[in-house]
Amino acid sequence: MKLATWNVNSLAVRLPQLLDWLANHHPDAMVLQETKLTDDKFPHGEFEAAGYRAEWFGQKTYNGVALLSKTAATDVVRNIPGFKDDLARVITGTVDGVRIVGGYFPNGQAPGTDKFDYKMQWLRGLREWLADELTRHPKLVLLGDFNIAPDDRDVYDPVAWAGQIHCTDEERDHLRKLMALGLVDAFRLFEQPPKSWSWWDYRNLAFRRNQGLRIDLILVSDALKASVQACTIDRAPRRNERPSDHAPVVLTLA
DNA sequence: ATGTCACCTGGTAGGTGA
Repeated sequence: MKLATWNVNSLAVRLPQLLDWLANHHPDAMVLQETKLTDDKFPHGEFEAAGYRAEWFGQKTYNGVALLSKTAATDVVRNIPGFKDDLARVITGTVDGVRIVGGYFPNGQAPGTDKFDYKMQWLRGLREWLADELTRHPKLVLLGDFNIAPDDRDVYDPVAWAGQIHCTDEERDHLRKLMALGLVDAFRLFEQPPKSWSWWDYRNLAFRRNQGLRIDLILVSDALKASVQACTIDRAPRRNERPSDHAPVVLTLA
């Protein structure tokens, strides 16, 4: 089983690239972030023509998530039960016996801002719900744009980024607590090339200089850990003519 | 480098978020 996540930064703009990627990589399921589409504009017909069922949850201008799968997802949930949120950030469904939680975690802007406080509240809400969800669905994958770089080796310039958004102790502490529920960073189950990033700022020629962060993560539950065969970042779409600022991340399960 | 992109409102640019 192959799973993938991609922050497409506008599905309206990236749909042709996404359809191309699906045709080349044929994941069994894929989650998307930053679709930036209201639900009436979601291009489900294009996905159906490509062999994918879709569940989607969007809003105007910002955020928006989706779950694509070859077989229909069941028990679909939108956002975090028990956490009131006006923004469309999470979509969850069961595909082929695996509980798939696709998330677009808040960016958080900067420590000390209201957006940072919201990020902390959101992370707490996610953790409280996931603790229950894992008891109901031991085979669970949490994947998406976490907007947190787990470790200094996930940051191109850890000195410059120390204490900055995506790299604060508070964010990393929340990530550790999430993982303490029984989730492991699939990418780090394998030896990886140094300087492996999943996001490069559009500014500053960051991709050309390979100045990025690894903030798009795939966490797998303990019950699935032994079946993880590979986890890779596909940089190729970042070289497209009009790329997303994020690259897809792919998980292969036995 | 302060180097971009996407989307909105409301125009023929400016603001916001990332």
